[in-house]
Amino acid sequence: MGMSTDTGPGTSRGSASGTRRPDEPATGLRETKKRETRQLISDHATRLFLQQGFEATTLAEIADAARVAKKTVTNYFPRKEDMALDHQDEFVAGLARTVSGREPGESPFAALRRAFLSAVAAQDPVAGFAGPEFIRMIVESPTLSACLRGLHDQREEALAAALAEATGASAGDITPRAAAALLGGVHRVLFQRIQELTLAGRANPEIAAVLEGEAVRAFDLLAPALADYS
Amino acid sequence: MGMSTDTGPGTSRGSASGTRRPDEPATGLRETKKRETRQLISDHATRLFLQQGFEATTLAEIADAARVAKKTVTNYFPRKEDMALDHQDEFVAGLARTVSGREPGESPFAALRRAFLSAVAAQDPVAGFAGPEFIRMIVESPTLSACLRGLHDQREEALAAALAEATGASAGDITPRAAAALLGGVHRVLFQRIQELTLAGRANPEIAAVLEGEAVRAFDLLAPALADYS
DNA sequence: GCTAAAATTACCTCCGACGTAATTTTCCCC
DNA sequence: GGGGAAAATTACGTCGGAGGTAATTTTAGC
Repeated sequence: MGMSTDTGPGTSRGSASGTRRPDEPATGLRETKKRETRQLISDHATRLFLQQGFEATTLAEIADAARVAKKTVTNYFPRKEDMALDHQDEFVAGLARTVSGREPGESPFAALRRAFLSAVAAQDPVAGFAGPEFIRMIVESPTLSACLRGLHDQREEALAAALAEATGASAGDITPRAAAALLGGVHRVLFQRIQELTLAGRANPEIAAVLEGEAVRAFDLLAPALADYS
Repeated sequence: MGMSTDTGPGTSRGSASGTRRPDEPATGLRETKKRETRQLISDHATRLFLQQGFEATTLAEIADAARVAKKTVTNYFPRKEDMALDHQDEFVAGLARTVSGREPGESPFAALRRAFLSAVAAQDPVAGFAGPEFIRMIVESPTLSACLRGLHDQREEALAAALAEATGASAGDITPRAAAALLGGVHRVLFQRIQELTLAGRANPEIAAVLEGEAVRAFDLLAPALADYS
């Protein structure tokens, strides 16, 4: 998950001749090497984390493995956690984007249910699918577990904003936030369930089969409350 | 919130003659001084946290203020956060206890709604009522915010266990966990709402009045899903 | 090429977390 | 009420992550 926000040390270009729009692909040599360095560090970090655990791996080890200075590591990744959890932005924005981009006439509830079921069918990492070692790395590290909780929280917050916009709720209305907590909560419980089954040694197709049924039950539980919410 | 679990360094008694049951009030001089030292540290820590912020306060400052060694501080409070968030156990166990101890014939949903409304009426700190400085201390500290998220998570987990026991759900059933996420989510959103209004400068009675209405709306939203769940 | 900006680097401090051994305080039993 | 055991407190040390600074190297644009 995540991290599309941070592109590394110093994203701005020279101020004298601003010929480049900030959202261009950035095809210069400097940007290329920046991406390479970032990927190099991330790869070595991930490998070490999976091999010997997140907490047991030090920044110095990562820097040595990637053959860069320790400071370069912390320049690209201000926090150690950012090297382990990738695609954070995608994860956080996912539910909100599902609501914002839903078919006309479709309720947020229906859109989110459909999105989760197809994510399960596709064994999408954003839904919780990952290798057992990766999940073990997270659950065995208090730091990473706390970070993941924070991501679930941000995701719910973004969903609340999308729901408020979709339903035209007034500023102080608590309903979008409550609805986001309910919908986000179901997604989170199912996410955790996928991780739990992965840790239990089940293979992804089997997990997808189990989750399909459990997801239907969980969303059915919530349906009487939110099916008509829009 | 919390911290009833950790009574300080070394709770066990002499092994030669175990004449005392471990759950006795512990009225000896040693236990008294232990409680006093613990309270002394906690008081100075809380004062410093509120004065200059959580992150800006160091363990050395706290130790100096309490006139004890730095190691004594970390003996009583393994993590810095534990000095700031009190009554953790009470907070975590609250919802589960409400379900376990509900009136016969009352649904978990009704019991939890009733409990929250009376907590609001009583301006209970466990529901989110606290001084603005205390709440500011939390929201301005990433460490404390993450810790509070973790407490909400533990609370939901305990609630899921209580719901599974109350409804006699089978071991692998996802329903209690989903229901706990929904009920815990509503409680959490309302908790955050109380904090938000407190930060906005509203007085507690005014907050209680606002929350009463919002809580009814939030629980009403959830009612069609869970009113009959038991 | 030359110049300015950005990236990388080698040090640095600070603080929380943790461990260990020595010292003092308290307790229990004789 | 004194002696020995246990526990609490203490001083001291290490380690790792976070963060800052100035110097050096690399790249981009003229």
